[in-house]
Amino acid sequence: MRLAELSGRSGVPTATIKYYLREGLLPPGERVSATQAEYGEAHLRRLRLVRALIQVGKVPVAAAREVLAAVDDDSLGQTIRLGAALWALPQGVRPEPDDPDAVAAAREVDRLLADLGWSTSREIGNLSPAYRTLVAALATLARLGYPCDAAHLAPYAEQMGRTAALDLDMLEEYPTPVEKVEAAVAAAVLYEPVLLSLRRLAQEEESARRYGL
Amino acid sequence: MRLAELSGRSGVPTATIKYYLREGLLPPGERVSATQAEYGEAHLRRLRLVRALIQVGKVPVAAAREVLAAVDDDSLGQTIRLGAALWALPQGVRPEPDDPDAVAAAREVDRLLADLGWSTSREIGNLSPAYRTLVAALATLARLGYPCDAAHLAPYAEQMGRTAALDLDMLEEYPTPVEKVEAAVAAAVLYEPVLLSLRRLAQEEESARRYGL
DNA sequence: AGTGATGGGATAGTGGCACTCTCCAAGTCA
DNA sequence: TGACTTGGAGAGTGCCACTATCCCATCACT
Repeated sequence: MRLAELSGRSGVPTATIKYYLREGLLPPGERVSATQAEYGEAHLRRLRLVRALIQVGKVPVAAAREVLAAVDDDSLGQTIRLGAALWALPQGVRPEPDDPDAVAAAREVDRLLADLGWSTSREIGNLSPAYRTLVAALATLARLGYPCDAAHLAPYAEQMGRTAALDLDMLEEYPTPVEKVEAAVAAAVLYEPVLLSLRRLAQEEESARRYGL
Repeated sequence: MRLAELSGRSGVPTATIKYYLREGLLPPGERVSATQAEYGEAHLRRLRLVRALIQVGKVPVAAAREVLAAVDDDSLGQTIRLGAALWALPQGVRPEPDDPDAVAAAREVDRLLADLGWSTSREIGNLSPAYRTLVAALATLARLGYPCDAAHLAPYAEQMGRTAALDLDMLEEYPTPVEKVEAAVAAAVLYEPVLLSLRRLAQEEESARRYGL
């Protein structure tokens, strides 16, 4: 498959594919002569993943490159590889370390994790982007006048725990490591809009049920 | 309070506040002379909401203006006002109407809503941004080779239904209409990173529990 | 062999967006 | 009075994801 056909089959303009090649988001095709390269189904698949990351997931190009590097890195163990791919995904805003709201939020998060018995998160949590994003979001909420304590978050966290179990059940259906990691990335990025849409639909439904149209 | 103090108390540069004033995200201060204006606590509060929308929620300025207009519009009924505010929030990518993947995804979503008995969503769903976002996300997943049928989505939807119930319970604590709408906007925008962070933490926890570190 | 089309590489340019800089006239405070 | 501040307005900045252009080796076809 030549670049033009790759473009035709994926719907991505050739100029954009060249850009992705330059940025290292897409591995170069197999050189068949000095000025021509051949692309395969793997390129098409990867290209669609790139598009999903960038357009649906709004992942910046630089972060997408890191994610894909982790996906491709055979030298990593499966867990590390998956973690590396997910940790490279951007996560909202970073908190300022010495912001008092952030300190209070961090304490509340720690208490929440302790209450839930999520020991893993307590050990490695401070390194996880998800932990920091959570702290930053809670600090912002507090600053806006919507304080959230651990007790208030606990039911949400328990529900997300059940969701995570569903996520991992689904991952187990994919046999090979690469497929698992790719599926994990797709799930992390593409299931987020799905979940959030479902939440909004559920809110509309519940609101109509309680208060009528 | 003068502009400089508003800036100092909010941490937002004066130039940026001027920009928000120009863009209509912040109502003008009370003119105290030809070249001076007085700002109150309401301005500070609104400014923080604007920042939260734009920085945490990544809401484009134009969309934020619409959201805030709905929040301020006393002439709307409460339900409509809340809906207007939430519907103005951006929701990922729009699907192309005649994309076969999107058509199939829409059918699957309709079946899901029917299975769940979410009649409201089925009636007004096609208009709701959440509905269209869901269809677009599912179409993208299908194109990537991760098809999701209604049966697969149902448990997620049920969990989001419980989450929505929690959301609305929380909203009921706010007595006045304006507070309710503001809280709803804050919840829609700021709880999303909270939920997603909790999901990632839960995934890490569950993964460690199943497979070890 | 000749010739127009195509493919791939490199570079510079575009457009959108969220600010941010600069200037100015009109006020304020010591 | 004179230095400083304030609010308004327009132009400029920086970032980022593309995209348009150019070049020329190679390919397909005659």
